[in-house]
Formats: sequence, C-alpha cells, structure tokens
Amino acid sequence: MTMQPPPAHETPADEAEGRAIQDRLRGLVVLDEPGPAPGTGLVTGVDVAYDDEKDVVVAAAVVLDAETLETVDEATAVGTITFPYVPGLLAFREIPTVLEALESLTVDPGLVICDGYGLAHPRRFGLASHLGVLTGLPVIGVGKNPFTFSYEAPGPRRGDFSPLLDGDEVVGRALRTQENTNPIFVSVGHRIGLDNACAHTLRLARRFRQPESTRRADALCRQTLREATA
DNA sequence: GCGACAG
DNA sequence: ATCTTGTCGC
Repeated sequence: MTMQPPPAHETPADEAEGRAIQDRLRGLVVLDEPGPAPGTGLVTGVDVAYDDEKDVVVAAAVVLDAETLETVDEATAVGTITFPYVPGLLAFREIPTVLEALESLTVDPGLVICDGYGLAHPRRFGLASHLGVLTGLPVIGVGKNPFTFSYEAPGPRRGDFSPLLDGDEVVGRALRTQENTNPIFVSVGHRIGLDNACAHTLRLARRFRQPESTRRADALCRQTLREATA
C-alpha cells in the first residue's frame, strides 16, 4: 500500500476555481474509518478570528487531553486575508492560517475539531473535509446553525440527536449538548464516522453548548487578534 | 429572477 | 465573523 503525500493548499483565483478545487479534492476524503476512540488521545480545537478592516486573520489551535480536557499545547498564526467569505467556500478563507497554526504545535494534534462543516456542504466538501485532506488527520466539523440543511428538533435531553438532512440524504446530526439549549450541528470531515464524531463532541461539551476545544481556540484567536491589531 | 447562505 | 457589558429571564 502506498501513502500519497497530502496535496498542498491552493488559493483559487475566483469562485468558479474554488468550486473546481473542491470537486477535485472531494475524491480524497476517507469516510470508512471509525476514527479515534472517544476519551482517548488528544483532541485539537481550531478557530479563526478576523479584522476585515486591516485584512488580518488569526488562527488558533488548542490541544486537549481527551480524557481530562486539560490543555496540553496551543499555537496561533497571524496572516493576511486572501479570500472573501463566500458561503460554500469558507475553507479558502480559513485554511492557510489554520495550517500554519497546526504546524506550530509541538505535539501531534490527534483528532481535529473545527467550526463549520465537513460532509454537510453543498458539494460535500466543507472546511472539516478540506482540512482533513490537506493534513491527513481525522477531522470533524461542528457548526452552530443548520446552514442550508433541514432537521427536526432532537429530544430535550443532553445527547439526543436527529439527522441533518439535505433532502433525503443524511449529511450530519443535530446534537443536543445541553438541556434547554439549541442543538449544535455535527458532520464528518475525514477519517472518522458520525457516531464517533458525535461521541467526541458530546464529551467535549460537558458544560457548555459548544465543545471545550472550540471555546478555548475561540478565546485564544480573539485575544491574539486584539493584540495583533492594537 | 429572487432569496438563502458555515465563518 | 463583527459591533459589545451587563442584564433580563427561563
């Protein structure tokens, strides 16, 4: 068996090229691995903050022990905005700086959890899938709203879930992480199954709606943006 | 043609 | 995403 080196990131010249790149890379997504067992190893939250006025983008990666949820490493990267926000093309805006942050870590990231979606995407190749293909790491996507997809409200208890649907096709899950709180939306990115992706997400969201990994990465990139922009 | 649209 | 601290309410 031959392992192909991961493709390098390319910034498209326009939206049409961006969609073409996604259609091409989509074939490299691996969906038949169960992924790391929940509660073991390391999990890395990734998030990005912007200052559109100054064209600055900051990415943060925070590594947690999956069992204790203690932070074991963190890194940030400051870059320049190279692509506008276009629904469906979010990855091109975030990935260059996110890759830099991940490469600055001193440990293997393990399972990566990012804002946004993986399979739940108009071309089935959202940020989480894209990041997975470029790094070779298992990645899951966790979003705060259903994007263009539909769902029925999951049951009221923590851990209840319902399918996230594009027509008849299941592209992810609406997962309730806290009672009396809106669900979050989990989809598979690369090298992990949906059951495991939800199990990891639930463990990481013991106390709040969003996974602890995302909350820490969010706080870190925001703080770094304030400092970089001041 | 119009509106909706992850972050 | 971002403007933005404490505050109202379940």
